[in-house]
Amino acid sequence: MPGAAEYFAALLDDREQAAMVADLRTVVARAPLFSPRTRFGKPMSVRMTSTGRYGWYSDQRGYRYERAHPSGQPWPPIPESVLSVWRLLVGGTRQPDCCLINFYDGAARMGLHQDRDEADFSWPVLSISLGDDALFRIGATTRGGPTESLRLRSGDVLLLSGAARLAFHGIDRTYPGTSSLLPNGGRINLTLRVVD
DNA sequence: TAGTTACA
DNA sequence: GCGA
Repeated sequence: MPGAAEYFAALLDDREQAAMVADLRTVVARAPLFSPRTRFGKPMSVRMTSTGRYGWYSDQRGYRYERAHPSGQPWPPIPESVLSVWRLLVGGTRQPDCCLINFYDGAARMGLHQDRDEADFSWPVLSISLGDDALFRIGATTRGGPTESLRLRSGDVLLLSGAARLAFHGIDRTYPGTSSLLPNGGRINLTLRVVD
């Protein structure tokens, strides 16, 4: 794996995945999914919301973290089922400030990008995959370098730390119908980050 | 380009 | 259907 990203295949069993999805349903009821716009006005194909002290956001002013959902309400707390994965792999010294919830329908994808809107890159980024399989691609810390593709499955966890923390990465496609976790299909990705 | 499209 |  490039940049020494750590990949934990099937870290979460079916029961844990189902419990997490149940928690996320409560979250989305309070903080509905939305499609942010990029700086040049194009809406992202991925729908998202957040939990925690901060939520990731984008509009014509660019990328940033916000303290509240677009509705004006504060983001719901990060579910315990999600925090326990962070404690297992990162430790209990510090809690994540943000859990970004990305929902991919069959057509959604995410271009190659870096996670660089946080203050301290020494904290890792933890990513949890739920639902349909996805083709994930990761490269170097500079754009245009070589990349490597990896098929992510439900229950897989990825930890981007060290050199991989600022690696360019994205989702080229999902594989609809490959998981029965979500009754209506699709893929959920959770991204846990320390923001400040 | 946290987006599209082109090319193999 | 991928990868640049």
